[in-house]
Amino acid sequence: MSPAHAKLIDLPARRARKSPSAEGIAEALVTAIVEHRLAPGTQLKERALGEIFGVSRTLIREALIQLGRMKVVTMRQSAGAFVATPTVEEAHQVFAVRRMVELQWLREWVPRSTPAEVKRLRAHLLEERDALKRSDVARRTRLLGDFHVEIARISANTVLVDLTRELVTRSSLILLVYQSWQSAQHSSDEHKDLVDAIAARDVDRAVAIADEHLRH
Amino acid sequence: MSPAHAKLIDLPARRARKSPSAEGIAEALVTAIVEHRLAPGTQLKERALGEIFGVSRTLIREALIQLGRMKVVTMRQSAGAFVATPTVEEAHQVFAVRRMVELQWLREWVPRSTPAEVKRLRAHLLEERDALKRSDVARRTRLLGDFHVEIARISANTVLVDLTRELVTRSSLILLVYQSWQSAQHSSDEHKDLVDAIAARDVDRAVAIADEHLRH
DNA sequence: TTCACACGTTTGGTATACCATATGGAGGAC
DNA sequence: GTCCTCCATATGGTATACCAAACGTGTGAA
Repeated sequence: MSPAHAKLIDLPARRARKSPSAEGIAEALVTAIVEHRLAPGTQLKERALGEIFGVSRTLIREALIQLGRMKVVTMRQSAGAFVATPTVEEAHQVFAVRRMVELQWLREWVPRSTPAEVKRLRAHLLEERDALKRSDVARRTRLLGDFHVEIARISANTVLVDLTRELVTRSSLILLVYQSWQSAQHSSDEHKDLVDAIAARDVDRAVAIADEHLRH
Repeated sequence: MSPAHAKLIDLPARRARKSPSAEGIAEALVTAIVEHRLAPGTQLKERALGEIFGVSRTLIREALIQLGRMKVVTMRQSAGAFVATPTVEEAHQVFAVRRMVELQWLREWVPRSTPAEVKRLRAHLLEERDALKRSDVARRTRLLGDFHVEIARISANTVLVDLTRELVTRSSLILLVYQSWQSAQHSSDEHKDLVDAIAARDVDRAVAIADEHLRH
C-alpha cells in the first residue's frame, strides 16, 4: 500500500464519489482487486485507505469486514487485512460449487429459454468482443465474469444472483493468480458456444460446455 | 429490545464469554434468532446490545454488519438493524438455491458414500431424536438445520459447507415465520428416510426425498 | 376536543482518541 | 563482525465522543 497505490484506487473511488458509503468503498476495492490493480497479498492499511477515500478508518473498517466475509480479503489476527491469495484447494472448491449451482440452473432454465433472454446474452457477448478487441483489460475481466451473473439474473432469483456474483468475484481473483491472460479470448469463445447451445435449447450440450468451461 | 430481552440473549452470550469478539457476538445473535428468542422484526439496538454483551457499540456494529450481509438482519437506512422478516418470495428463492446445491451434491456423493459417513449421519439422527423426545426446542431447531450442514461437511469443501450453513440459517428463520412447529417430528422422519436411501446408495430415491423435503 | 408544531430524547452514523501489539532498526555486548 | 536485545514507531483493535436525523410527547391554538 505505497502512495503509488493511491491513484490506482482513486479512479473508481471518484467514480462512486457520491457520499462514499462503506458499500461504495467495498465495491471500489473489489473492482480494484478484480481488475488487478491491487495484487494478492497486498496489505490494506486502514489509515492509508481512509486518506485515499477521504473518510475515517471506521468506514474503511466496515468495508474491509464485508470483504473479509466475501473472502476477497483475508483478515489476519492483529495484523490487518490483505488481498486474498486463494490456494489451489480453495480454487477447486469454488469451482466445484459453481459447477453445482450453475449447471443445475442451466438444466432448469435452458429447456424453457426464450429468444428475448438469448438476445440479452448475445448483447453481452458483443460487449465482451468489443473489450477484447480494444484490449481493455479491466472491462474485459469484468465482462467475462458478468456473463455468468447475467445468466443467473434470468432466474429473477436474488439469492442465486448474489451467490453467483460472489463466486464469480472469487473466481476472478483465482484466475488472476493461476491462469495466464491469453485465455480471455478462449473464455469468450466458450461463452459464445454456450449461448448457441442455449438458443438451440440443447440442454446436454449447454451443460457440457459450461462444465468444461468451469473445469478451466 | 426491552430489558426483558436481555436475559434471552444473556445465556448464549455467557456461554461464549471468552473475550467476546464480533464473530462471537454475531454467532450468539444468530443462535438467539434461530432459536426464536428474538422475534423477526425486533429492532437490534446497538447501545442495548452493547450493555448486554459488555462491549462497546463498535463490536456490536461489526456483528450487525456481518449479520446484515448474511441477510439474517435487515439494515434500514438511518433506522438501524432489525431481525429479518423474510418474504414468501425470498423463501422460495432460498429453497430453490438450496435444492440446486444440495441435490447436486447428493448426486455426486451418494454413489460413493461410505459406511463411516452414513454412521456419522445416523449419530446425528439420534441426537435429533433425543432433542425431539425431550422437547428441547432450541437444540432441536439447531440440530434439524445442522443435519444438512453435516451432509455438506462430508464434501470437505469449505465453500460448500459455509454456503450450506448460511442458507440453512436463512431457512430456519423462514420456517419460524411460515411453518407450524409440529412439523419438526416430520422433518426428522424425512431425515431418517434420506439417510436410509443414502446407505442403500439409491441416488434417485435420496434425491427425490431431499427434493420433497426442501419443497416443504 | 382535536390537530399541529416544536422541543426533547433516543438512536444510528461517523470521526477520533486511546491502547496493545507487532515490527524493524539501532546499538551494545560477546 | 555478528547476534541479541530494547526501544521507537506503525498499525490494528476497541471505546468513546460528537453529530444528525427520526420519533414521541406535550402543550397551545383553533
